[in-house]
Amino acid sequence: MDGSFPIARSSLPEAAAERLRTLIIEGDLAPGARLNERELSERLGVSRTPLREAFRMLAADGLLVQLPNRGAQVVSLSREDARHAFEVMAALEGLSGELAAAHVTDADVTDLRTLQTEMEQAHARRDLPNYYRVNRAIHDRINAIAGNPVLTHTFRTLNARLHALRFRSNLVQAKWDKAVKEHRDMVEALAARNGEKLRDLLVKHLRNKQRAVLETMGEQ
Amino acid sequence: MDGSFPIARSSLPEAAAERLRTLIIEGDLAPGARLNERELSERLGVSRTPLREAFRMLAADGLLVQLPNRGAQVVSLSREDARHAFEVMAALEGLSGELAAAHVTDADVTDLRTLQTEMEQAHARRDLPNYYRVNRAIHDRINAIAGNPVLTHTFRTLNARLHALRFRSNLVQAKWDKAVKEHRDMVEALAARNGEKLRDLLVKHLRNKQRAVLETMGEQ
DNA sequence: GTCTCGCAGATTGCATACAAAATACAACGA
DNA sequence: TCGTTGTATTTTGTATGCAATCTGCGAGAC
Repeated sequence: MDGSFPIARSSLPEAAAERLRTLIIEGDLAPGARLNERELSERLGVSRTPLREAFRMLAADGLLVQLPNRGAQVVSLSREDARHAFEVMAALEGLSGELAAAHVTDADVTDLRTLQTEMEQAHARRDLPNYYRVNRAIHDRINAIAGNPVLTHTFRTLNARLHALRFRSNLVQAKWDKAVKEHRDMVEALAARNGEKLRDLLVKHLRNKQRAVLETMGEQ
Repeated sequence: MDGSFPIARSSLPEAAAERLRTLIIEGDLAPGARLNERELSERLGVSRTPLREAFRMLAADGLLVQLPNRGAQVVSLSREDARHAFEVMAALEGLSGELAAAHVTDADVTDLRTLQTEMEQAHARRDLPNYYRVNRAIHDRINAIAGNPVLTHTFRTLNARLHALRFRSNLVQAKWDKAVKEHRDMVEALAARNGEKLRDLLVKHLRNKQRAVLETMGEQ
């Protein structure tokens, strides 16, 4: 125990940013949409000052772009932008795999196997929401095992930016089956402490995701 | 020509952030220092509102930390933090090398060879300032050739954070000689379009830098 | 002597008012 | 009719004032 009880009283700008982040990712604020400060501040129930600080935070995350004297607008990612983000994320996933294999404990493996079972059950039931939930839990867990907060933060930020694309990956059955299989391989590579293997699996996994996303983006 | 003349009027918050960034990296604002809003706003000649927006930007870059009701303070990186940042940067440098090798043109190679010559001359003259300048130019150039703005931005941000450490790499002659040699190898790997080789060289190069920086950081 | 509590001063947080800039629109002229 | 220019309106940008919170210090209790 460390004896500290940090009450996470988030400030108003942080709360506003969190709310806006959700609105953007859920698509309530569409890509390219201009954000009117007065209107938004009324809708969120905060004044313009904290709202503007929230804008700065989201702009740093790449969810908004701010033009001088012309306010903020929701970022509108081109196909190229998405590709660039995926390229970087693939490199980060690879690192994550190597580090995770180096740091993983037996307890971690046990937990991951449990999650893997849950995932396969969700897959068998064709329970998409739970599949996504567990899927994310597994990836988060691997990232946590890697034990590099800078890596985790960077990855999360890029991921959030891509989610702003609001792609609904058209989960064809074949792809789904394949993804589940890939996850099983990951957990086993981790159990075997095979960093190289895990790296490759994660990079390949992400590349599949990239392909799926870019497909839904169409041409542009 | 595109006929546009975009006057890059940066806003007051941006200008303030830029100024603060310099003050932090140059060490005028020491790690851990608390930033008094009123005092700083007077020194910078702006009011507290744009200053606070600048704080948000720098906090997003990891140069400041903001505590609710307790203002901002210059980040104070632990040895661990630095190690984490370097780990991520190494992965990004590796990616940068692979991409650069895939995209490099003959003109790029010519330019890089020129820079390499400049660097070796600065090295021969023991002209440290110019050595650093050209060194940086070479790395920037490779990064630019990689052609991934997300990568460039992410790398730059992490790099700035490390610069806040204000390490003065104790450039021993042997290490300096080695670094120059490594650069020559990089340019040649790039000329040969050997992505794998360039990746390894860049990762190793960065690892050397990491070692040097962590040495100057002492124990903690 | 040390610890705790409470108060005064200082500092941050937020809202609002005013200034500056951009946008929309109408009137004018080619 | 189309383009341009001037003006009204909207919107963003910045400064400032007040409220909330924190910090430092001294008085009192043990």
